[in-house]
Amino acid sequence: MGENLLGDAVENGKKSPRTPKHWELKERLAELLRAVSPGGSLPGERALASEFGVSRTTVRKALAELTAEGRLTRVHGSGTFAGEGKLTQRLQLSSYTEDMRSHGRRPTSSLLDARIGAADPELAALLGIRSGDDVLRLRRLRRADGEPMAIETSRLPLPRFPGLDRYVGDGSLYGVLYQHYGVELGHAEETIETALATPAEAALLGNEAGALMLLLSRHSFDTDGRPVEWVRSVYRGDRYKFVATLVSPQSSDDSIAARVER
Amino acid sequence: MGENLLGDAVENGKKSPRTPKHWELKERLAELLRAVSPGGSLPGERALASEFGVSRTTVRKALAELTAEGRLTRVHGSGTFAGEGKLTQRLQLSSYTEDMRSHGRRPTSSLLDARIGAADPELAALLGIRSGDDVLRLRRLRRADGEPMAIETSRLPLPRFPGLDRYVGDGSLYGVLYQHYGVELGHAEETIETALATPAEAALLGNEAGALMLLLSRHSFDTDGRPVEWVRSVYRGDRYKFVATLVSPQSSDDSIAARVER
DNA sequence: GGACTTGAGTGGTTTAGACCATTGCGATTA
DNA sequence: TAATCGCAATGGTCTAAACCACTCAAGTCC
Repeated sequence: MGENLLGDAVENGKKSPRTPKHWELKERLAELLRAVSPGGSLPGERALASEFGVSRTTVRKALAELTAEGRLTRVHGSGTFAGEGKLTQRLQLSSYTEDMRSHGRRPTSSLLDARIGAADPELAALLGIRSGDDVLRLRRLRRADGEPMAIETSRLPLPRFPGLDRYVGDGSLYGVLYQHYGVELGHAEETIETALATPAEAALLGNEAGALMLLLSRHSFDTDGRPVEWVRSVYRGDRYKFVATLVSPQSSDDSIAARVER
Repeated sequence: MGENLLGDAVENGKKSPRTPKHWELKERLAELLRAVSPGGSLPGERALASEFGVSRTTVRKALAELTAEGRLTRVHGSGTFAGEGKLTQRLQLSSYTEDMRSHGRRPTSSLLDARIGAADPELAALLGIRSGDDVLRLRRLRRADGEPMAIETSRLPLPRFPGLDRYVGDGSLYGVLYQHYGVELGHAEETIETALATPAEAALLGNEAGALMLLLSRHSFDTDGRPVEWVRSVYRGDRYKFVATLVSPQSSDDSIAARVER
Protein backbone atom coordinates (compact mmCIF):
# COMPACT_ATOMS: atom_id res chain seq x y z
CA MET A 1 0.00 0.00 0.00
CA GLY A 2 1.00 3.57 -0.55
CA GLU A 3 1.66 4.34 3.09
CA ASN A 4 4.61 2.00 3.05
CA LEU A 5 6.63 4.80 1.57
CA LEU A 6 6.42 6.52 4.90
CA GLY A 7 7.62 3.44 6.64
CA ASP A 8 11.00 3.82 5.00
CA ALA A 9 11.85 6.57 7.40
CA VAL A 10 11.19 4.36 10.38
CA GLU A 11 14.00 2.27 11.79
CA ASN A 12 13.22 -1.27 12.77
CA GLY A 13 10.00 -1.24 14.73
CA LYS A 14 10.66 1.56 17.09
CA LYS A 15 8.64 4.68 16.80
CA SER A 16 6.02 4.01 14.16
CA PRO A 17 2.87 4.63 16.19
CA ARG A 18 2.62 8.38 15.73
CA THR A 19 -0.63 8.76 13.83
CA PRO A 20 -2.62 11.71 15.14
CA LYS A 21 -6.12 10.89 16.19
CA HIS A 22 -7.68 13.45 13.89
CA TRP A 23 -6.18 11.74 10.84
CA GLU A 24 -7.73 8.46 11.76
CA LEU A 25 -10.94 10.16 12.74
CA LYS A 26 -11.03 11.96 9.42
CA GLU A 27 -10.77 8.63 7.60
CA ARG A 28 -13.58 7.14 9.63
CA LEU A 29 -15.75 10.17 9.10
CA ALA A 30 -15.04 10.10 5.37
CA GLU A 31 -16.20 6.49 5.35
CA LEU A 32 -19.27 7.41 7.31
CA LEU A 33 -19.81 10.19 4.80
CA ARG A 34 -19.90 7.86 1.81
CA ALA A 35 -23.18 6.44 3.08
CA VAL A 36 -24.77 9.90 3.04
CA SER A 37 -26.23 11.41 -0.11
CA PRO A 38 -25.30 15.01 -0.99
CA GLY A 39 -27.09 17.38 1.34
CA GLY A 40 -27.73 14.69 3.95
CA SER A 41 -26.88 15.45 7.53
CA LEU A 42 -24.28 14.11 9.94
CA PRO A 43 -24.44 13.80 13.71
CA GLY A 44 -23.48 16.82 15.77
CA GLU A 45 -19.96 17.49 17.01
CA ARG A 46 -20.72 16.52 20.56
CA ALA A 47 -22.36 13.28 19.49
CA LEU A 48 -19.37 12.37 17.31
CA ALA A 49 -16.97 13.22 20.09
CA SER A 50 -18.59 10.86 22.55
CA GLU A 51 -19.23 8.19 19.92
CA PHE A 52 -15.56 8.05 18.88
CA GLY A 53 -14.21 8.70 22.34
CA VAL A 54 -12.31 11.88 21.52
CA SER A 55 -12.64 15.49 22.50
CA ARG A 56 -14.79 17.88 20.58
CA THR A 57 -11.66 19.80 19.58
CA THR A 58 -10.34 16.74 17.78
CA VAL A 59 -13.65 16.19 16.04
CA ARG A 60 -13.64 19.79 14.90
CA LYS A 61 -10.15 19.46 13.46
CA ALA A 62 -11.19 16.45 11.39
CA LEU A 63 -14.42 18.11 10.28
CA ALA A 64 -12.52 21.27 9.36
CA GLU A 65 -10.35 19.39 6.87
CA LEU A 66 -13.30 17.61 5.29
CA THR A 67 -15.04 20.97 5.00
CA ALA A 68 -11.99 22.57 3.37
CA GLU A 69 -12.01 19.78 0.81
CA GLY A 70 -15.62 20.51 -0.03
CA ARG A 71 -16.84 17.17 1.24
CA LEU A 72 -18.82 18.76 4.03
CA THR A 73 -20.93 21.87 4.42
CA ARG A 74 -21.51 23.27 7.85
CA VAL A 75 -24.29 25.67 8.81
CA HIS A 76 -23.99 27.44 12.07
CA GLY A 77 -27.06 26.94 14.14
CA SER A 78 -28.20 24.10 11.97
CA GLY A 79 -25.84 21.19 11.43
CA THR A 80 -23.24 19.43 9.31
CA PHE A 81 -24.15 18.15 5.86
CA ALA A 82 -22.60 16.20 3.03
CA GLY A 83 -21.14 18.49 0.35
CA GLU A 84 -22.15 18.96 -3.26
CA GLY A 85 -19.72 18.41 -6.11
CA LYS A 86 -17.54 20.98 -7.84
CA LEU A 87 -18.49 23.02 -10.86
CA THR A 88 -15.96 23.55 -13.61
CA GLN A 89 -14.93 26.79 -15.21
CA ARG A 90 -13.02 26.78 -18.43
CA LEU A 91 -9.99 28.97 -18.79
CA GLN A 92 -10.80 30.89 -21.91
CA LEU A 93 -11.56 34.36 -23.06
CA SER A 94 -15.26 33.78 -23.29
CA SER A 95 -17.40 35.39 -20.65
CA TYR A 96 -18.45 33.85 -17.39
CA THR A 97 -22.04 34.00 -18.58
CA GLU A 98 -21.41 32.02 -21.76
CA ASP A 99 -19.36 29.45 -19.99
CA MET A 100 -21.82 28.74 -17.23
CA ARG A 101 -24.67 28.44 -19.70
CA SER A 102 -22.73 25.88 -21.68
CA HIS A 103 -22.61 23.82 -18.50
CA GLY A 104 -26.36 24.08 -18.06
CA ARG A 105 -26.10 26.48 -15.16
CA ARG A 106 -28.06 29.66 -14.74
CA PRO A 107 -25.47 32.39 -14.32
CA THR A 108 -26.19 35.70 -12.70
CA SER A 109 -23.91 38.54 -11.82
CA SER A 110 -24.48 41.56 -9.66
CA LEU A 111 -22.46 44.71 -9.42
CA LEU A 112 -21.32 45.30 -5.86
CA ASP A 113 -19.25 48.36 -6.40
CA ALA A 114 -18.13 50.81 -9.06
CA ARG A 115 -15.71 53.54 -8.23
CA ILE A 116 -13.02 55.63 -9.81
CA GLY A 117 -9.60 56.04 -8.29
CA ALA A 118 -6.03 56.93 -9.14
CA ALA A 119 -3.66 54.26 -10.42
CA ASP A 120 -0.57 53.49 -8.42
CA PRO A 121 2.62 52.93 -10.44
CA GLU A 122 2.24 49.16 -10.56
CA LEU A 123 -1.37 49.23 -11.70
CA ALA A 124 -0.59 51.96 -14.20
CA ALA A 125 2.06 49.77 -15.77
CA LEU A 126 -0.37 46.87 -16.03
CA LEU A 127 -3.03 48.99 -17.68
CA GLY A 128 -0.73 50.99 -19.95
CA ILE A 129 -1.52 54.38 -18.46
CA ARG A 130 0.36 56.91 -16.37
CA SER A 131 0.57 56.72 -12.64
CA GLY A 132 -2.22 58.79 -11.16
CA ASP A 133 -4.55 58.34 -14.13
CA ASP A 134 -8.14 57.40 -13.41
CA VAL A 135 -8.99 53.74 -13.07
CA LEU A 136 -12.48 52.28 -12.95
CA ARG A 137 -12.77 49.57 -10.35
CA LEU A 138 -15.70 47.17 -10.61
CA ARG A 139 -16.55 44.50 -8.10
CA ARG A 140 -18.95 41.79 -9.11
CA LEU A 141 -20.50 38.86 -7.36
CA ARG A 142 -20.84 35.87 -9.67
CA ARG A 143 -23.47 33.26 -9.02
CA ALA A 144 -24.41 29.92 -10.57
CA ASP A 145 -27.99 28.83 -10.06
CA GLY A 146 -28.27 31.54 -7.45
CA GLU A 147 -25.37 30.25 -5.39
CA PRO A 148 -22.52 32.73 -4.84
CA MET A 149 -19.44 31.45 -6.57
CA ALA A 150 -16.85 34.15 -6.97
CA ILE A 151 -15.97 37.76 -6.31
CA GLU A 152 -14.40 39.50 -9.27
CA THR A 153 -12.58 42.80 -9.09
CA SER A 154 -11.84 44.39 -12.47
CA ARG A 155 -9.77 47.48 -13.08
CA LEU A 156 -9.95 49.33 -16.39
CA PRO A 157 -8.04 52.36 -17.68
CA LEU A 158 -10.49 55.25 -17.94
CA PRO A 159 -8.29 57.32 -20.25
CA ARG A 160 -8.76 54.60 -22.85
CA PHE A 161 -12.48 54.20 -22.22
CA PRO A 162 -13.82 57.66 -21.41
CA GLY A 163 -17.28 57.58 -19.90
CA LEU A 164 -17.13 53.85 -19.32
CA ASP A 165 -18.47 54.28 -15.82
CA ARG A 166 -21.79 55.48 -17.24
CA TYR A 167 -22.32 52.36 -19.36
CA VAL A 168 -21.59 49.81 -16.72
CA GLY A 169 -24.35 47.88 -15.05
CA ASP A 170 -25.13 44.29 -14.39
CA GLY A 171 -24.73 43.47 -18.06
CA SER A 172 -21.80 42.20 -20.04
CA LEU A 173 -18.69 44.32 -19.66
CA TYR A 174 -17.16 42.91 -22.78
CA GLY A 175 -20.31 43.73 -24.70
CA VAL A 176 -20.06 47.36 -23.60
CA LEU A 177 -16.41 47.53 -24.57
CA TYR A 178 -17.19 46.23 -28.04
CA GLN A 179 -20.26 48.33 -28.71
CA HIS A 180 -18.97 51.65 -27.41
CA TYR A 181 -15.27 51.41 -27.99
CA GLY A 182 -14.88 48.77 -30.66
CA VAL A 183 -12.57 46.77 -28.45
CA GLU A 184 -12.25 43.03 -28.84
CA LEU A 185 -10.20 40.83 -26.57
CA GLY A 186 -7.17 39.22 -28.14
CA HIS A 187 -5.40 37.33 -25.44
CA ALA A 188 -4.96 37.24 -21.69
CA GLU A 189 -2.44 36.08 -19.15
CA GLU A 190 -3.89 34.24 -16.19
CA THR A 191 -2.35 33.04 -12.97
CA ILE A 192 -3.99 30.61 -10.58
CA GLU A 193 -3.02 30.10 -6.98
CA THR A 194 -4.52 29.16 -3.67
CA ALA A 195 -5.74 31.59 -1.07
CA LEU A 196 -7.88 31.73 2.04
CA ALA A 197 -11.13 33.65 2.22
CA THR A 198 -11.02 36.92 4.07
CA PRO A 199 -13.89 37.64 6.46
CA ALA A 200 -15.37 40.13 3.97
CA GLU A 201 -15.17 37.68 1.08
CA ALA A 202 -16.62 34.91 3.17
CA ALA A 203 -19.58 37.08 4.10
CA LEU A 204 -20.37 37.76 0.45
CA LEU A 205 -19.93 34.16 -0.65
CA GLY A 206 -21.89 32.60 2.17
CA ASN A 207 -18.65 30.91 3.01
CA GLU A 208 -16.56 30.71 6.13
CA ALA A 209 -13.57 32.95 6.68
CA GLY A 210 -10.40 30.99 6.15
CA ALA A 211 -12.02 28.71 3.57
CA LEU A 212 -9.96 27.48 0.64
CA MET A 213 -10.18 29.67 -2.42
CA LEU A 214 -8.77 29.71 -5.91
CA LEU A 215 -7.30 33.09 -6.69
CA LEU A 216 -7.32 33.88 -10.36
CA SER A 217 -5.62 36.95 -11.79
CA ARG A 218 -6.25 37.93 -15.36
CA HIS A 219 -4.45 40.48 -17.45
CA SER A 220 -6.40 41.01 -20.67
CA PHE A 221 -5.28 42.59 -23.93
CA ASP A 222 -7.19 43.59 -27.03
CA THR A 223 -6.50 42.32 -30.52
CA ASP A 224 -3.88 45.04 -30.94
CA GLY A 225 -2.07 43.90 -27.83
CA ARG A 226 -3.03 46.86 -25.69
CA PRO A 227 -4.03 46.24 -22.07
CA VAL A 228 -7.77 46.26 -21.46
CA GLU A 229 -8.28 45.20 -17.89
CA TRP A 230 -6.68 43.64 -14.87
CA VAL A 231 -8.85 41.32 -12.83
CA ARG A 232 -8.51 39.48 -9.58
CA SER A 233 -11.16 36.89 -8.83
CA VAL A 234 -11.60 34.64 -5.85
CA TYR A 235 -13.53 31.44 -6.44
CA ARG A 236 -14.80 29.08 -3.80
CA GLY A 237 -12.32 26.23 -3.77
CA ASP A 238 -14.88 23.80 -2.43
CA ARG A 239 -17.29 24.37 -5.31
CA TYR A 240 -15.09 25.18 -8.26
CA LYS A 241 -12.36 23.84 -10.47
CA PHE A 242 -10.78 25.21 -13.60
CA VAL A 243 -10.31 23.47 -16.91
CA ALA A 244 -7.87 24.34 -19.63
CA THR A 245 -7.10 22.85 -23.01
CA LEU A 246 -3.44 22.95 -23.95
CA VAL A 247 -2.20 22.79 -27.51
CA SER A 248 1.11 21.62 -28.75
CA PRO A 249 3.78 24.28 -28.99
CA GLN A 250 5.85 22.14 -31.33
CA SER A 251 4.15 23.34 -34.48
CA SER A 252 6.36 26.38 -34.30
CA ASP A 253 8.83 25.82 -31.56
CA ASP A 254 8.99 29.53 -30.95
CA SER A 255 5.51 29.51 -29.74
CA ILE A 256 3.69 31.67 -27.48
CA ALA A 257 4.30 31.12 -23.91
CA ALA A 258 8.00 31.05 -23.29
CA ARG A 259 8.84 34.20 -25.12
CA VAL A 260 5.93 36.38 -24.17
CA GLU A 261 7.23 36.07 -20.69
CA ARG A 262 10.03 38.60 -20.89
CA MET B 1 -15.45 51.62 1.65
CA GLY B 2 -15.80 48.10 0.51
CA GLU B 3 -16.60 46.64 3.85
CA ASN B 4 -19.72 48.71 4.10
CA LEU B 5 -21.37 46.14 1.94
CA LEU B 6 -21.20 43.80 4.86
CA GLY B 7 -22.79 46.33 7.10
CA ASP B 8 -26.08 45.90 5.28
CA ALA B 9 -26.72 42.77 7.24
CA VAL B 10 -26.39 44.55 10.54
CA GLU B 11 -29.43 46.25 12.02
CA ASN B 12 -28.98 49.61 13.63
CA GLY B 13 -26.02 49.47 15.92
CA LYS B 14 -26.70 46.30 17.75
CA LYS B 15 -24.50 43.31 17.16
CA SER B 16 -21.61 44.46 15.00
CA PRO B 17 -18.69 43.68 17.34
CA ARG B 18 -18.24 40.01 16.46
CA THR B 19 -14.66 39.90 15.24
CA PRO B 20 -12.91 36.74 16.41
CA LYS B 21 -9.64 37.34 18.15
CA HIS B 22 -7.67 35.19 15.77
CA TRP B 23 -8.66 37.42 12.82
CA GLU B 24 -7.35 40.47 14.54
CA LEU B 25 -4.31 38.60 15.75
CA LYS B 26 -3.63 37.40 12.23
CA GLU B 27 -3.62 41.00 11.00
CA ARG B 28 -1.23 42.08 13.70
CA LEU B 29 1.06 39.16 13.03
CA ALA B 30 0.99 39.88 9.31
CA GLU B 31 2.07 43.41 10.09
CA LEU B 32 4.80 42.14 12.35
CA LEU B 33 5.78 39.81 9.54
CA ARG B 34 6.34 42.62 7.04
CA ALA B 35 9.33 43.74 9.07
CA VAL B 36 10.95 40.32 8.71
CA SER B 37 12.93 39.33 5.65
CA PRO B 38 12.22 35.94 4.03
CA GLY B 39 13.64 33.20 6.18
CA GLY B 40 13.77 35.37 9.29
CA SER B 41 12.37 34.01 12.49
CA LEU B 42 9.37 34.96 14.60
CA PRO B 43 8.87 34.64 18.35
CA GLY B 44 7.63 31.31 19.67
CA GLU B 45 3.97 30.49 20.17
CA ARG B 46 4.12 30.83 23.90
CA ALA B 47 5.87 34.18 23.69
CA LEU B 48 3.29 35.50 21.22
CA ALA B 49 0.46 34.24 23.37
CA SER B 50 1.61 36.12 26.43
CA GLU B 51 2.64 39.19 24.47
CA PHE B 52 -0.78 39.58 22.85
CA GLY B 53 -2.68 38.39 25.86
CA VAL B 54 -4.40 35.43 24.21
CA SER B 55 -4.19 31.70 24.60
CA ARG B 56 -1.72 29.60 22.68
CA THR B 57 -4.64 27.97 20.85
CA THR B 58 -5.65 31.31 19.41
CA VAL B 59 -2.09 32.07 18.38
CA ARG B 60 -1.88 28.71 16.66
CA LYS B 61 -5.08 29.35 14.74
CA ALA B 62 -3.73 32.65 13.42
CA LEU B 63 -0.35 31.14 12.59
CA ALA B 64 -2.03 28.21 10.85
CA GLU B 65 -3.77 30.53 8.39
CA LEU B 66 -0.63 32.50 7.66
CA THR B 67 1.17 29.21 7.09
CA ALA B 68 -1.55 27.97 4.74
CA GLU B 69 -1.14 31.15 2.71
CA GLY B 70 2.58 30.52 2.40
CA ARG B 71 3.54 33.58 4.40
CA LEU B 72 5.05 31.47 7.17
CA THR B 73 7.09 28.31 7.37
CA ARG B 74 7.11 26.34 10.57
CA VAL B 75 9.71 23.77 11.57
CA HIS B 76 8.91 21.49 14.40
CA GLY B 77 11.63 21.60 17.00
CA SER B 78 13.06 24.74 15.55
CA GLY B 79 10.79 27.72 15.13
CA THR B 80 8.53 29.85 12.94
CA PHE B 81 10.00 31.69 9.97
CA ALA B 82 8.89 34.13 7.28
CA GLY B 83 7.93 32.35 4.04
CA GLU B 84 9.54 32.51 0.63
CA GLY B 85 7.59 33.60 -2.45
CA LYS B 86 5.74 31.42 -4.92
CA LEU B 87 7.21 29.92 -8.05
CA THR B 88 5.20 29.90 -11.21
CA GLN B 89 4.50 26.99 -13.49
CA ARG B 90 3.20 27.59 -16.94
CA LEU B 91 0.29 25.55 -18.17
CA GLN B 92 1.66 24.14 -21.39
CA LEU B 93 2.64 20.88 -22.96
CA SER B 94 6.33 21.42 -22.47
CA SER B 95 8.00 19.38 -19.79
CA TYR B 96 8.43 20.34 -16.20
CA THR B 97 12.16 20.37 -16.75
CA GLU B 98 12.08 22.88 -19.61
CA ASP B 99 9.70 25.13 -17.82
CA MET B 100 11.64 25.33 -14.59
CA ARG B 101 14.84 25.99 -16.45
CA SER B 102 13.26 28.89 -18.28
CA HIS B 103 12.58 30.39 -14.86
CA GLY B 104 16.18 29.99 -13.82
CA ARG B 105 15.49 27.12 -11.47
CA ARG B 106 17.39 23.88 -11.27
CA PRO B 107 14.80 21.16 -11.78
CA THR B 108 15.30 17.60 -10.66
CA SER B 109 12.93 14.70 -10.68
CA SER B 110 13.16 11.33 -8.99
CA LEU B 111 11.15 8.22 -9.65
CA LEU B 112 9.44 7.07 -6.48
CA ASP B 113 7.52 4.20 -7.87
CA ALA B 114 6.89 2.22 -11.05
CA ARG B 115 4.36 -0.54 -11.09
CA ILE B 116 2.03 -2.30 -13.45
CA GLY B 117 -1.60 -2.89 -12.65
CA ALA B 118 -4.94 -3.56 -14.24
CA ALA B 119 -7.10 -0.68 -15.43
CA ASP B 120 -10.48 -0.21 -13.89
CA PRO B 121 -13.28 0.72 -16.30
CA GLU B 122 -12.93 4.44 -15.72
CA LEU B 123 -9.18 4.52 -16.22
CA ALA B 124 -9.46 2.26 -19.25
CA ALA B 125 -11.84 4.72 -20.85
CA LEU B 126 -9.44 7.59 -20.20
CA LEU B 127 -6.52 5.73 -21.71
CA GLY B 128 -8.36 4.19 -24.64
CA ILE B 129 -7.78 0.57 -23.62
CA ARG B 130 -9.97 -2.25 -22.36
CA SER B 131 -10.85 -2.66 -18.73
CA GLY B 132 -8.32 -5.01 -17.15
CA ASP B 133 -5.53 -4.12 -19.57
CA ASP B 134 -2.13 -3.35 -18.10
CA VAL B 135 -1.39 0.18 -17.00
CA LEU B 136 2.00 1.53 -16.03
CA ARG B 137 1.81 3.77 -13.02
CA LEU B 138 4.71 6.12 -12.36
CA ARG B 139 5.11 8.30 -9.34
CA ARG B 140 7.62 11.09 -9.44
CA LEU B 141 8.80 13.68 -6.99
CA ARG B 142 9.51 17.00 -8.64
CA ARG B 143 11.96 19.43 -7.13
CA ALA B 144 13.09 22.96 -7.90
CA ASP B 145 16.52 23.91 -6.62
CA GLY B 146 16.38 20.79 -4.49
CA GLU B 147 13.17 21.73 -2.75
CA PRO B 148 10.30 19.24 -3.14
CA MET B 149 7.54 20.87 -5.12
CA ALA B 150 5.10 18.32 -6.43
CA ILE B 151 4.16 14.68 -6.57
CA GLU B 152 3.13 13.49 -9.98
CA THR B 153 1.34 10.23 -10.67
CA SER B 154 1.20 9.25 -14.35
CA ARG B 155 -0.69 6.35 -15.83
CA LEU B 156 0.07 5.08 -19.31
CA PRO B 157 -1.54 2.33 -21.41
CA LEU B 158 0.96 -0.51 -21.73
CA PRO B 159 -0.80 -2.13 -24.70
CA ARG B 160 0.09 0.99 -26.67
CA PHE B 161 3.63 1.21 -25.34
CA PRO B 162 4.85 -2.38 -24.93
CA GLY B 163 8.00 -2.61 -22.85
CA LEU B 164 7.72 0.99 -21.70
CA ASP B 165 8.42 -0.03 -18.13
CA ARG B 166 11.95 -1.04 -19.13
CA TYR B 167 12.80 2.38 -20.58
CA VAL B 168 11.60 4.45 -17.69
CA GLY B 169 13.97 6.09 -15.26
CA ASP B 170 14.55 9.49 -13.85
CA GLY B 171 14.82 10.95 -17.34
CA SER B 172 12.26 12.55 -19.58
CA LEU B 173 9.19 10.43 -20.13
CA TYR B 174 8.18 12.38 -23.19
CA GLY B 175 11.62 11.83 -24.62
CA VAL B 176 11.24 8.08 -24.22
CA LEU B 177 7.81 8.13 -25.83
CA TYR B 178 9.17 9.99 -28.83
CA GLN B 179 12.35 7.98 -29.31
CA HIS B 180 10.89 4.50 -28.83
CA TYR B 181 7.35 4.89 -30.00
CA GLY B 182 7.40 7.96 -32.21
CA VAL B 183 4.72 9.58 -30.12
CA GLU B 184 4.41 13.33 -29.95
CA LEU B 185 1.97 15.15 -27.74
CA GLY B 186 -0.77 17.03 -29.52
CA HIS B 187 -3.02 18.48 -26.88
CA ALA B 188 -4.08 17.95 -23.29
CA GLU B 189 -6.99 18.72 -21.03
CA GLU B 190 -6.09 19.99 -17.60
CA THR B 191 -8.17 20.68 -14.54
CA ILE B 192 -6.99 22.63 -11.53
CA GLU B 193 -8.56 22.53 -8.13
CA THR B 194 -7.68 22.87 -4.49
CA ALA B 195 -6.87 20.00 -2.17
CA LEU B 196 -5.27 19.29 1.18
CA ALA B 197 -2.09 17.32 1.58
CA THR B 198 -2.49 13.76 2.81
CA PRO B 199 -0.06 12.60 5.47
CA ALA B 200 1.84 10.56 2.88
CA GLU B 201 2.13 13.47 0.48
CA ALA B 202 3.18 15.81 3.24
CA ALA B 203 5.94 13.44 4.26
CA LEU B 204 7.35 13.42 0.74
CA LEU B 205 7.05 17.14 0.23
CA GLY B 206 8.48 18.14 3.57
CA ASN B 207 5.14 19.72 4.12
CA GLU B 208 2.54 19.44 6.82
CA ALA B 209 -0.45 17.20 6.46
CA GLY B 210 -3.51 19.29 5.74
CA ALA B 211 -1.51 21.92 3.89
CA LEU B 212 -3.06 23.68 0.92
CA MET B 213 -2.31 22.05 -2.40
CA LEU B 214 -3.09 22.65 -6.04
CA LEU B 215 -4.38 19.46 -7.61
CA LEU B 216 -3.71 19.34 -11.31
CA SER B 217 -5.12 16.58 -13.51
CA ARG B 218 -3.87 16.20 -17.03
CA HIS B 219 -5.27 14.06 -19.80
CA SER B 220 -2.78 14.05 -22.68
CA PHE B 221 -3.30 13.07 -26.30
CA ASP B 222 -0.89 12.58 -29.17
CA THR B 223 -0.99 14.42 -32.44
CA ASP B 224 -3.47 11.87 -33.75
CA GLY B 225 -5.80 12.52 -30.85
CA ARG B 226 -5.18 9.19 -29.14
CA PRO B 227 -4.83 9.19 -25.33
CA VAL B 228 -1.24 8.98 -24.11
CA GLU B 229 -1.37 9.41 -20.36
CA TRP B 230 -3.47 10.46 -17.45
CA VAL B 231 -1.70 12.38 -14.70
CA ARG B 232 -2.62 13.64 -11.31
CA SER B 233 -0.16 16.02 -9.68
CA VAL B 234 -0.26 17.74 -6.33
CA TYR B 235 1.69 20.95 -6.02
CA ARG B 236 2.49 22.82 -2.84
CA GLY B 237 -0.02 25.65 -2.75
CA ASP B 238 2.26 27.76 -0.59
CA ARG B 239 5.12 27.64 -3.10
CA TYR B 240 3.46 27.40 -6.48
CA LYS B 241 1.16 29.15 -8.83
CA PHE B 242 0.14 28.36 -12.37
CA VAL B 243 0.22 30.65 -15.36
CA ALA B 244 -1.72 30.29 -18.57
CA THR B 245 -1.93 32.31 -21.74
CA LEU B 246 -5.39 32.45 -23.26
CA VAL B 247 -6.04 33.23 -26.88
CA SER B 248 -9.17 34.53 -28.47
CA PRO B 249 -11.44 31.74 -29.73
CA GLN B 250 -13.01 33.69 -32.60
CA SER B 251 -9.86 34.65 -34.45
CA SER B 252 -8.70 31.08 -35.01
CA ASP B 253 -5.23 29.66 -35.20
CA ASP B 254 -3.36 32.42 -36.98
CA SER B 255 -4.05 34.67 -34.05
CA ILE B 256 -1.35 32.76 -32.27
CA ALA B 257 1.29 33.77 -34.74
CA ALA B 258 0.11 37.35 -34.56
CA ARG B 259 0.38 37.37 -30.86
CA VAL B 260 3.85 35.93 -30.78
CA GLU B 261 5.29 38.95 -32.51
CA ARG B 262 3.80 41.22 -29.91
C1' DG C 1 -54.62 32.91 11.78
C1' DG C 2 -50.55 35.55 12.36
C1' DA C 3 -46.84 37.50 14.93
C1' DC C 4 -43.96 36.95 18.67
C1' DT C 5 -41.27 34.59 22.39
C1' DT C 6 -38.74 30.93 24.15
C1' DG C 7 -35.55 27.28 24.50
C1' DA C 8 -33.08 23.32 22.97
C1' DG C 9 -29.59 22.09 19.82
C1' DT C 10 -26.18 23.32 16.64
C1' DG C 11 -21.65 25.01 15.24
C1' DG C 12 -17.96 28.89 16.59
C1' DT C 13 -14.56 30.80 19.82
C1' DT C 14 -11.50 30.77 23.58
C1' DT C 15 -9.09 29.30 27.59
C1' DA C 16 -5.59 26.72 30.52
C1' DG C 17 -3.12 23.02 30.86
C1' DA C 18 -0.90 18.69 29.94
C1' DC C 19 1.99 15.86 27.34
C1' DC C 20 4.59 14.43 22.99
C1' DA C 21 8.17 14.87 19.15
C1' DT C 22 11.79 17.26 17.14
C1' DT C 23 15.63 20.28 17.08
C1' DG C 24 19.90 22.21 18.27
C1' DC C 25 23.32 23.41 21.28
C1' DG C 26 26.22 23.09 25.23
C1' DA C 27 28.49 20.02 28.31
C1' DT C 28 30.45 15.77 28.87
C1' DT C 29 33.02 11.98 27.58
C1' DA C 30 36.09 8.73 25.03
C1' DT D 1 39.44 16.28 18.49
C1' DA D 2 35.31 13.98 17.79
C1' DA D 3 31.45 11.70 19.19
C1' DT D 4 27.83 11.35 22.54
C1' DC D 5 24.54 12.66 25.95
C1' DG D 6 21.22 15.75 28.15
C1' DC D 7 18.43 19.37 28.29
C1' DA D 8 15.87 23.32 27.18
C1' DA D 9 13.07 25.44 23.65
C1' DT D 10 10.18 24.85 19.88
C1' DG D 11 6.07 23.37 17.48
C1' DG D 12 2.26 19.38 17.48
C1' DT D 13 -1.55 16.97 19.69
C1' DC D 14 -5.26 16.51 22.81
C1' DT D 15 -8.38 17.32 26.62
C1' DA D 16 -12.24 19.42 29.38
C1' DA D 17 -14.83 23.11 29.98
C1' DA D 18 -17.07 27.37 29.37
C1' DC D 19 -19.42 30.66 26.80
C1' DC D 20 -21.21 32.82 22.41
C1' DA D 21 -24.10 33.11 18.07
C1' DC D 22 -27.24 31.21 15.18
C1' DT D 23 -31.30 28.26 13.71
C1' DC D 24 -35.51 26.27 14.01
C1' DA D 25 -39.53 24.63 15.76
C1' DA D 26 -42.73 24.48 19.49
C1' DG D 27 -45.35 27.20 22.23
C1' DT D 28 -47.59 31.56 23.37
C1' DC D 29 -50.02 35.64 22.83
C1' DC D 30 -52.92 38.95 20.48
